[in-house]
Amino acid sequence: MPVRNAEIAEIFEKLADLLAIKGENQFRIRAYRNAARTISGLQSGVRELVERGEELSDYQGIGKAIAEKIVEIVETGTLSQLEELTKELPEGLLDLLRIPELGPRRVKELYEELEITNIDALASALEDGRVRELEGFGEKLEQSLLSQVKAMRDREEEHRLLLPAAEEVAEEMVAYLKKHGDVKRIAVAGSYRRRKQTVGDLDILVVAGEGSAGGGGAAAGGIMDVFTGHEDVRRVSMKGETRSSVVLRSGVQIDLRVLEAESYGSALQYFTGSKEHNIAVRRVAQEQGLKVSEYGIFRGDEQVAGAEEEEMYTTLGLAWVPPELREDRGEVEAARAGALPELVTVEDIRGDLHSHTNASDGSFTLEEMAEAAQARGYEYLAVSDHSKSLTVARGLDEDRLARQIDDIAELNESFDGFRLLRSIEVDILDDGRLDLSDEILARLDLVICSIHSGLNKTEEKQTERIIRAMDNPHCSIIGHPTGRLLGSRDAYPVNMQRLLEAAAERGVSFEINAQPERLDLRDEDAHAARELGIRISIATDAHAPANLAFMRYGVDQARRGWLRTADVLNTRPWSELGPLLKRG
DNA sequence: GCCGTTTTCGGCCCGACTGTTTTCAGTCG
Repeated sequence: MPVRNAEIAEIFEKLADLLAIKGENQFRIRAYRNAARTISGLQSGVRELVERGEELSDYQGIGKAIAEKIVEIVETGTLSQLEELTKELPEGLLDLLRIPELGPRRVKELYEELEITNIDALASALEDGRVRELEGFGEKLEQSLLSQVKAMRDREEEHRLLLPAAEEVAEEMVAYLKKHGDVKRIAVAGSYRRRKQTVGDLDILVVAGEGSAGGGGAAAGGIMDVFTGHEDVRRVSMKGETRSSVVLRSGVQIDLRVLEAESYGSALQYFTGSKEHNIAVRRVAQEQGLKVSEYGIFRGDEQVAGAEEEEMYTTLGLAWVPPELREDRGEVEAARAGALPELVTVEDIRGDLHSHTNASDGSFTLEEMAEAAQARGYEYLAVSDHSKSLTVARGLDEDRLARQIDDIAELNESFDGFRLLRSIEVDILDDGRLDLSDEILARLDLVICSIHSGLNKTEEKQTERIIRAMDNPHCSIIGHPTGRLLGSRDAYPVNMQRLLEAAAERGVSFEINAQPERLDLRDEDAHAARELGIRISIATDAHAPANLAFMRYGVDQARRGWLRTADVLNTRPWSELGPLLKRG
């Protein structure tokens, strides 16, 4: 049973959460959280490190005790300490912790006084008015929690996967099917292939080997048996000759379709979707007296295309449409007119314009981040730590930033063909002013302005606040412009059109934050920004070297937003980029 | 539980905000 870094980190996070509810020493709890962060930021697999006999306690935040626990996890797959703890405290309490405004103390109180161990029990206790009777709880909190619980349930109904999680499941299943079945062609279609920000379920398409061609007999049955026999399958909800559907232990649904070779392209086109895109494509076919289905393009009974996806488009007089564009947002018309955009690619990216170091809430030094950026072949990396009002992240004040500027200048002397950019992710204060003085901001290569507090404002106020920030001539880029956290927090309300117009007038750029749970700007907004001529920074907001790899998720979203190479700031060499970032 | 030119105990990030209080506890970032 493979143990991934993320899983080990999750065990320590769980441990920390449960100990917090128990009321354990907060510094011990923090030690577990620090270790979790170190582990998830590591470049190489902890399992391999253990197998190679490396000293885990050499890593920051991992000492003798935690190193031993890690070895235990790698060897047994679990941590006995956590097993013991979950006997004392129900795991459902961890779900309660995810609710905003419920921390360890309140969860403990709810559990001990009202025996509440899950969200359903909390909901009924709130409705019965039992919660407000508790010490420290009141009517306001009751009302607030009621709406939080409702919002949480709304989100749960979707239970969609973030792209990295979807990728992990998809790649593993594809590798497994290839290894154990007779697979000639295989692809993952659906919203996964369109690189949508979240994925509901996975659609895998397979052309099985020789035996299945024509009859669809033994080999097709064979691959289906292989599929439904995967060790992670919890439930087989459907099993037939050409289609099966399973639910994994993780709750992810996967559909497998077995195809004839002559229908592979048409099935790939059909199951990649979106539904709306397919309707638009079929309309084009209809005009030409052709019929499009998952089995091919037909003139009467004669199949005229279907084996390859590209011919599905060219036969209809359309250019092949990149999957990211298939949302019926004008791509079919553009494909017909030969006017599809030449989309930005990961290879076009020359640097990263948003990263953190251990000066604020990152985990690594300037040198380490610079080294990682160079290893990716970048020409530059912007060092944009938090500013002073974000105290939790040890945000930089003017003096500390000035020292960092000096450190960067000194480091830059030592690089060849690479530079660290002097930057900051400065907080937009409540009234729209920036958190640092104009004097220090003027010394930077670029300034990212972001909101981290005061999320509960009206749309009007929030919009004004951000426009006010853009009024500052030092503001180069608005960071994660909507503040959404996929699956856990909605975007704060803003009038995006007004923001974009204000940005266009002022020459301010917007960020596509490539963190998989952010992907913010959203794809549609990125498209709207492009229409107004606003340049976009695709940036990872990396807090560790490994996070620099998030870039491709940002590029995926940029492509969904129709962005071309020239629409993206960081496809430019520094000589061209520098002047675009300085407005003042 | 980790860490240490303050070497083996003592410190570890903390201010703003909110609601529930009547001086403060809990949560958030």
